[in-house]
Amino acid sequence: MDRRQRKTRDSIFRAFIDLVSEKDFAHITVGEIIERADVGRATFYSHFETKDFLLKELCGELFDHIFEAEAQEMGEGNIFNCETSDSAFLHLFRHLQKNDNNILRLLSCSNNELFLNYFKTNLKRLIKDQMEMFESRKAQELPDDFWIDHIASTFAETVRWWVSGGLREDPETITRYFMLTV
Amino acid sequence: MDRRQRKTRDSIFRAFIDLVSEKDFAHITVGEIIERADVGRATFYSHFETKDFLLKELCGELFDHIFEAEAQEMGEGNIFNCETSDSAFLHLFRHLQKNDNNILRLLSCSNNELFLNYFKTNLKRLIKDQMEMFESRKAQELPDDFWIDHIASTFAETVRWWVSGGLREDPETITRYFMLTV
DNA sequence: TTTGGTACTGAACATATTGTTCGGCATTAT
DNA sequence: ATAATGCCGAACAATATGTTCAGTACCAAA
Repeated sequence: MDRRQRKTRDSIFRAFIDLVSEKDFAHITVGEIIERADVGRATFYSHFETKDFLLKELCGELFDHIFEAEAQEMGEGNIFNCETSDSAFLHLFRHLQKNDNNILRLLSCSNNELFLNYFKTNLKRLIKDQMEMFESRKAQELPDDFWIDHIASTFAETVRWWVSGGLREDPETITRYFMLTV
Repeated sequence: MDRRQRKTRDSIFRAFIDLVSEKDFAHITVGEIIERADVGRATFYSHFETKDFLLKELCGELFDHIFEAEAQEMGEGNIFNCETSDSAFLHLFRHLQKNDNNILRLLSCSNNELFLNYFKTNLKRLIKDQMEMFESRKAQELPDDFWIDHIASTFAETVRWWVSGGLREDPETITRYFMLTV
């Protein structure tokens, strides 16, 4: 990809992350984004159809990155493929704590539902592939899709709680909290 | 309150509920609302400062109504004050199923996070007042605020799952699902 | 290094949306 | 009956959106 394209795209993303951690997504204007990113109006629209698409693509890049990094750390196969059943979640919490790409700023801002929703979507896909990991007495009495949704929701909400409290707990503790709930 | 005021306010609410179940909140314009409500532009702005305030006030009225009705049905005191620990939730599910004020249209539309968030806020307040009802082995190992947040989130997410699936389960079943998770 | 293609600029543009103002009219409460 | 209040509707400035285009800077590949 042309270096110019990469640079504008990045500076738009950066400006957007800046803004979204300051104010509500709905009240951010394209004008503010391009001013802070220091790119022309036409340039913005040549990269992103609308503000909504910008959000969508940012989420895509961020979560792809997290889940891919996760897969690499865990070796080949899927991210849940490891000795103890909770370590995949522990790794995710650790990865979040490292705050790659300022993802914590997005997850702790007033628009966190936006991002946690994307997060949840990714999680559900992974959990569905690994259902046998979450079998339990409770799970057998509940419909599969309810159970999957519940696990993903609980993880996302745990993340929300964690970051909104300023990440006071270490990844091990928050993993324990999470595992106690499911 | 002046009957005229009541009528305009109601027709604005009705139009808004209509629209929000058709399209994204962010893409609804004041122009569309007043056209469908059949009121003047100035009238809208004399009632609601902005579109956001309209949403806020609608949520306030709806959830006040639900939780007040709940309190009345359950007799004096709080809504959890009854023989079996799950009956408060059962009542809430039943109340939702009755679909007063088209609340289901709001909870099942693409903007459901918006409304479920208000719902969750109300729930947390109630749960906090009734913590002794949710004591358990798990609860003792977890921080109070984490546990409260978890219960409220799980309830809200259960509602989301239920309505997005078309309310196929009856209130008793969905209550059982919910109680199994917490 | 030249060359051809691609991306960015900056400004102008039409269109859409927001939020306000006002005089005139209809409805209300008393 | 009357005084007050709410609504209408049209016009308004201010802001935001999304597009267009000619000119300029940059890049990759020969």
